[in-house]
Amino acid sequence: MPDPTTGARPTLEAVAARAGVSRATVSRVVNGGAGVRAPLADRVREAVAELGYVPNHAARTLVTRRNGAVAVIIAEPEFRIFSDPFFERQVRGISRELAMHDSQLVLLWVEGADDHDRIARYLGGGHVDGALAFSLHDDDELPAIVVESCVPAVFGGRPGGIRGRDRAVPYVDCDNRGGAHEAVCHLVGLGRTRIAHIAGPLDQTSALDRVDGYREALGGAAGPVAQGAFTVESGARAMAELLDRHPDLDAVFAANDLMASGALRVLRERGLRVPEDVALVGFDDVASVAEATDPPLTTVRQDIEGNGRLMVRLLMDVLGEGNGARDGAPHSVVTPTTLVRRASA
Amino acid sequence: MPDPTTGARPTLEAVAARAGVSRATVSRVVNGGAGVRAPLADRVREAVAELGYVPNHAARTLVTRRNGAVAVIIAEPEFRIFSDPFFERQVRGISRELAMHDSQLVLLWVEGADDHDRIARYLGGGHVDGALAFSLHDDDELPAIVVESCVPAVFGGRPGGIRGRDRAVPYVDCDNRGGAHEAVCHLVGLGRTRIAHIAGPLDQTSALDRVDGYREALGGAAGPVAQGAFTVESGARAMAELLDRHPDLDAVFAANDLMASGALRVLRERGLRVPEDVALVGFDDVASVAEATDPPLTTVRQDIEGNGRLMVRLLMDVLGEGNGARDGAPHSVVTPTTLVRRASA
DNA sequence: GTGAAAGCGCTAACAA
DNA sequence: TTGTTAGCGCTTTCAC
Repeated sequence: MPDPTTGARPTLEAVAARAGVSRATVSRVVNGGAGVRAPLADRVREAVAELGYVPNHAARTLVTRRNGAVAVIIAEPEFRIFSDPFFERQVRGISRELAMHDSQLVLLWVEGADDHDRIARYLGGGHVDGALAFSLHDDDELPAIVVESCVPAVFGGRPGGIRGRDRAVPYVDCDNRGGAHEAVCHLVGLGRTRIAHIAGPLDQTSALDRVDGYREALGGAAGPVAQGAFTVESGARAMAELLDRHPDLDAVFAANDLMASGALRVLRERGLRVPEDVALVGFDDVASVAEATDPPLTTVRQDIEGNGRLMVRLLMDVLGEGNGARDGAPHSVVTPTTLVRRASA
Repeated sequence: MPDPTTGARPTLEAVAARAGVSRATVSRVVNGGAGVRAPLADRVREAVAELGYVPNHAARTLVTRRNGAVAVIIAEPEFRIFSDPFFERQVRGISRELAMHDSQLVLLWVEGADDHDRIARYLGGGHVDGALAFSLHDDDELPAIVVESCVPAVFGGRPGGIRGRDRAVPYVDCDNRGGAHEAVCHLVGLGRTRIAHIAGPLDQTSALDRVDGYREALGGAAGPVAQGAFTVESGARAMAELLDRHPDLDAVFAANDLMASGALRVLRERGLRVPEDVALVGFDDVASVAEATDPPLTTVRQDIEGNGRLMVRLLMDVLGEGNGARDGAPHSVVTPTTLVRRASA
């Protein structure tokens, strides 16, 4: 409890005085109490409670060099994408795992290049123990900034191009290529022969990898590809475009569920039945989207929240070991995907 | 630049040595350089640049008792509402204003009552200079927790019930009652006589105040009220319900734009023309919604981003003056609304 | 097992 | 104008 008039909080010293012990002993008790005899420890805990003592964070950080805080860096376009359940789920995973490690999530919201300086200063200033960043766009400078700050960092999604110093940065990503491959193979297995692809923005590695998986599965027989923007509307537009150019399509693999749902709408508007006339597969398996459509989407599931948690664990690994020089190169993780069969394919 | 092998960052001391001055002088230069002769200051700045010196935040906080960080507390249900452009805009305003005050936004995401302890500890631990919180639900314990932490705080939206110690907490809110009043008066001025209201969730003060404004404007002549949940779907449902019960409605005031757009859809489905048969007014003036409908919505505008910025300024006021005992009771601000006329009424 | 003492890196009086 | 000197509140050897 802070003194109501001065706002001053009790210090370790005050607790020590009250409990009749030294500051060191109080410190030990506050930090777990190892090596302090029970009766003494109890007396200290009592004093702590009576005084409403709460350790001063800055003082602790000053000596331990640990902050108990991790920055999550989200650039404007992605932040807007919070309406895409994808990001919300990933951040939720991060938030939960961080809480388990007694770390605070500090959200850094980057609105534009103007903010880069501020971010660099913040990261460099030792406010946080590490950083988690999402790198979606190829031409994004953020990854470079983060890497240069020398703060341990883990990326969500394979970074496009850490220009200049492209020493490996650890990242967590799902197996985009493999997932896409499986989705398309599933369509092939269904006897479909004219399989189109609605791709995401091709400056994002996830979209690129999914196109690769699609092409790989089809080999020379790969069909038309239209580019969308991972949104419902863009999926609808891409679908319309594909149908105009190739009215005889019998299957579509969309690079995410949002675009698949847009595509679905257009297919029905054109009087095409799903899956009878055109089979449709999405990606992500975001429940609120994939299960809500009619028919529900067959889609490639990735464990989004799990990937968020994994980012935190990787970071904690680096923090745990690496005092100074990191020996083992930081390792990235590519998580598996699974095909979830519903009614659309 | 941290030492690449030890990870150690240069200290003030190192800079002082290199520049051949005292630590105090370096400190002065780093903090604005007032009262240091130019040549000396330049030498210091040079040393700072050469060494890549960045001040240690913890050390600075320890002595200044300022963190340069403000917590923004968002509870789960509201966070999900990021898909509602409303929240995004308000947080953006906060983020920008905070940046202007060289403060960091620390996002605290509360998922449930389990997190209350963690939040209380965080707030109590002196990690942040102040807190901004959104209090939407009447039965939310968050306001009480924030108030008890003794950290200066400003709320977004009039808090429902700070139970127990309900000494005034400062908040920023738009004039919900007045805005609603004006909207309804506008409908009356249009000659409408059977004016219904689609309310928001009645455990939120904003929704309550808007109902009040509606009733006040209509006096004894107030029409039917259906309750929604500030979402498009709930607006559609409420509209359907109202039309079933009162097919002769000639106007509707919806408590936000999202619900108005849902209502609009139902009106058209039932073959009613807007505004000819039924005039429609919304609330908030979220551009992506109000301007996108057909016809575009007449609505009550509030400066959402501005309110976010205002929250920060109020907080900074409190932080600036109040070293210890706050004298003047913290003041709340109710911002004006304006009616924006478009085609729907 | 417990206490004494030495800092962590910085700012802010106070002297010079 | 510049330097000297105390701490800020905490952890952590190191003696006891």
